[in-house]
Parts: sequence; C-alpha cells; structure tokens
Amino acid sequence: MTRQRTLLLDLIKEAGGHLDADELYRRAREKQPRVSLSTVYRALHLFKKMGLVEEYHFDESHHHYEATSKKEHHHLLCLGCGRVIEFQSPLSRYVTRNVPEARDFHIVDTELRMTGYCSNCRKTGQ
Amino acid sequence: MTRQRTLLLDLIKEAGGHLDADELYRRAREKQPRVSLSTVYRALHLFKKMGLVEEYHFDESHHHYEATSKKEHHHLLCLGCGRVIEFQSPLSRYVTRNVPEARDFHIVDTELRMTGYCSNCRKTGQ
DNA sequence: CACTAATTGCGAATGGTTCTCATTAGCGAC
DNA sequence: GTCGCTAATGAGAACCATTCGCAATTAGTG
Ligand SMILES: [Mn+2]
Ligand SMILES: [Mn+2]
Ligand SMILES: [Zn+2]
Ligand SMILES: [Zn+2]
Repeated sequence: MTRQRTLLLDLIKEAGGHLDADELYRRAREKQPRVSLSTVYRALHLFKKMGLVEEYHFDESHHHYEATSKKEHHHLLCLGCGRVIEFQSPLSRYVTRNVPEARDFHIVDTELRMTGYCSNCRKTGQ
Repeated sequence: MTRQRTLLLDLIKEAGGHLDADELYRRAREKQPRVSLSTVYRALHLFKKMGLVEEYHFDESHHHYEATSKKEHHHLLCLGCGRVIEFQSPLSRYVTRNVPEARDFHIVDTELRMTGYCSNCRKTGQ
C-alpha cells in the first residue's frame, strides 16, 4: 500500500457516485499534486482485480468507477439530463432462475444499463 | 441509399452474429475494395439512428453491432472461451413492473451483460 | 444530361487508455 | 536505522478505436 493508492481509494469511497478516471485524477492532484494519470489507471485496475471497485460502461467513451457496495444494483441513464438513477434488483437471481441458457453458466458479474427519459425530462418535453 | 450502404447493411444482416467495425470493414472490402473505414462508421451510426442496427458494449475496447431483431435479447459472455451466448428474457418488463425507480422512467433501451464461465469452461477447469 | 446536396475516401486529429523506462519508495532482513 | 531488492511511480510516448476536415465523387431530381 502506497501513499498514492491510499489516497485514490479514499477518494473513490468518499465520492460515493460514479467517478471517471480523469475526475479521480483531478481530485487526487489537489491532495498530491505530483500523482500521475498512469498511477490512477494502474490503481483502478488493481482495485478492480481485488474487488474493491467496480467498473461501469455507460454510453460514453470513458468508463466510470465506484466502490463496491454490498448489494447488487443497476443504473438508469437519462438521455435528456444525463442523470444516473440507481436501483436495486436481484436480477442475476431472476436470470439464473428463469433463463435456461444461464442455468449452467457460472455468473461472475451482471451489468444492466437502461437508457431513456426520467420523469422530469418527460414533463419538460425531453 | 448508396452502393456502400446497401453492401454494409447486407453484410450485417447475413453475418447474424456480433460484428465489430473492423470485421465489417474487412468483409466489405472483399466486395468493394475501395470502401473506407469512415464510411463503415458513418453507416453504423446511421443504421443505429434508424433502428436497423443495435450497438453492444461487451468487455472489449471496441463495440459490436448486430441487425435489430424482433424480440428483446441479452448476452452471456464467457471469460474462459470468449463465447457469446444469447438468451431472450423480458427484462425491461420485469424491471418496469418491479422497480419503483423505473416506474415513471420512459425506457428506450435495455442492455444486460453477464460475464462468467460457460458449462464447457467450468468442466475443463476454466 | 445538368445541377445540387449528400456521400465518399483519404489522411490527419482526437481522446481514453496502456506502455516504456529511468527514478523512487516500500519493506523485510540484518 | 540501514541495506538491498522488488514493486510502484511519473513523465511522456505509443496505441487504437473512433471522429473529423476537406476535396472529389455520386445519388437523385428535374
Ligand atoms: Mn452506481
Ligand atoms: Mn445478440
Ligand atoms: Zn432526465
Ligand atoms: Zn466458455
């Protein structure tokens, strides 16, 4: 455990939300101005492999990361305002129980991403 | 409708599976050697906007495309052999019915991606 | 055919991520 | 504490999928 990794993990945890690598890099430099972007990416890989952090693929060209939480959760992405709405749902259980093709598949990770328009954006005409 | 677009759409349809842009480009050049990669990308955007083609984000750095099919389907990705297993499941209905946060959200697209190990890979020790 | 707007091919640019390599920091054994 | 070894870091270059800019070509219309 290095100074840099400690800082980065703390920042991810306290952020709560969905950080991308560049935002994490920006926040890290405020505390340790010499930290490098390479270190950020290397730490993210490491944390992911250790199961401390999860990587999400939203509809953008970069990834998002968040600290692993205890319960399975998924995301609704609003195409209008860009808001990310989280919800919990035992989808992996639903699928293993109801989908024949998934019955003898050992599931490691489940990622559900739904895009559309939130209630706000629907009211104000998208 | 240009010569290039006709060819590209035909290739996507006859491929059946999950093409990436480069594979589509390679196949297109066999029929029309002067077609350019830009045209491939431009056509894919167009087809996506027209609803003829769907874009998938698997765990790789590039995207995959397939002709839009009538019924909602999702993917299991084997981390062992790379196989992509498709399955049908009315997940968007399940979510809109069971998830309060999704109730007043207008869903445009649903993408479920599960990774793990297929039965084959589990037998042969991953 | 001729005209016009849309599309193409090509190469260069972009942006997120990964790599290389010289320097530095962590850490167990003294 | 200091030494020695290994792993991690910073800086920049490289990478690769995708996008852009622009001049040349084409589709579609009259
Ligand atoms: Mn989340
Ligand atoms: Mn499919
Ligand atoms: Zn919204
Ligand atoms: Zn497999």
